Amino acid sequence: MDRRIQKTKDAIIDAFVGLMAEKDFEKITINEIADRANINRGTVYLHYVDKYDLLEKCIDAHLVKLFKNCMPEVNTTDFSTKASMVRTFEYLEQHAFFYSTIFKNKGVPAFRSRLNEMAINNLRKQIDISGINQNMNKEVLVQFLASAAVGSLEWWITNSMPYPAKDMVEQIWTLLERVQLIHQ
Amino acid sequence: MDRRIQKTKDAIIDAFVGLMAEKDFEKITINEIADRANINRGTVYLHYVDKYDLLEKCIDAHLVKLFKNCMPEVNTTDFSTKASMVRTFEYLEQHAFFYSTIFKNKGVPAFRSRLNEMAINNLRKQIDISGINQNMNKEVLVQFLASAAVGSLEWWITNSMPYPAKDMVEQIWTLLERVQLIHQ
DNA sequence: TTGTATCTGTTGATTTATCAACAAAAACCA
DNA sequence: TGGTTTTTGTTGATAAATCAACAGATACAA
Repeated sequence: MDRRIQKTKDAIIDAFVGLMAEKDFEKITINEIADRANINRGTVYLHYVDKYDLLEKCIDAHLVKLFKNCMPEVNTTDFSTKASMVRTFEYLEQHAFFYSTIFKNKGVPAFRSRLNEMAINNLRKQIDISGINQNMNKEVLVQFLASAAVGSLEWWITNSMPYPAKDMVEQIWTLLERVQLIHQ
Repeated sequence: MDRRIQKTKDAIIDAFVGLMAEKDFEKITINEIADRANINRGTVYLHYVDKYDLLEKCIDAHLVKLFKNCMPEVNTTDFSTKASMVRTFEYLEQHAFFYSTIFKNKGVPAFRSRLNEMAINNLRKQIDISGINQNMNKEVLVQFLASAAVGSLEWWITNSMPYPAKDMVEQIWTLLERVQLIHQ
């Protein structure tokens, strides 16, 4: 991709997220975004239909990166799964500004459901290949895990990450063991 | 000016100064500059003939800004002149990275003489309008002051600005008073 | 309500940056 | 030394960003 495109998109996303940290999504205008990104207003329309499209693509791009990090390695063992969980939480720590901004911003209720949706899709694949808990209802298992994970994440992020990533993983891992959803 | 030009030049200058902090000017290549600036190598040649031209224009741009800050207000009084001196040193503090980099970099001996040259030109104008020391040989006065100022600056900058801007101005001001070059 | 200002989305002409390819020069190193 | 790699400076075709101008929509205050 032409590097100008990436630079422009980066500038737009940065400006957009920065504005979301300061005011409600609905109050943000394309003018403000272009001003802060230091690009021509028309350039925004070369990449996004409107601010709703921008929000959607912004969320998508971040979630894709998140789940790329979240993915355990191939030939997964329990240890590597736990390690990938730590990586995920540490990734969230590194991108705390974005995630806490978008979680806290009124006017973006869509984010939680989008995250939940992606978690569900990912869990379906994971459970298919992991081969454990074959005796349980798959859909119940997926919904249970996704809700637990997303809920915990939301609490951790909106409360300014009160515990380090590793501590969070230890807690959640213990819970997963108790519920016998992973090998003990 | 088209904002793309300014962005590109900023990226080039930033990359260039950053590299000068790490290695001698002569060891720096256009390839490196373009890589770090994240622009196409050919784009450098749209703005600069070669790295020597880049160095020259880089120095020029910074010195023009410096002396714009250094200039005392119109309708100058002794107090405002002192205030402008403080402003100048504080400006240097804010741009410490550039000035210490370019002063310390082997391969850029030109900087000191360029600074001296600009100081001389500025002092000539200043002394014409200030109306003091009319009894002294103007050229001697100019050379004396320029050498003292540039020498003090170079020492202060290459020694990592050991004193705050205000203290430096106090010291230099006292010396200027002793030499009776300003109103007492 | 009416008038004013701001924001929006789009257009077309223009400028700038990109990329790939090239030959020549310089640097390197075995 | 001779051969290889890197750097340099230039080119032309193409893509992206800019700017100014426009009309319509919203917001907002008198």
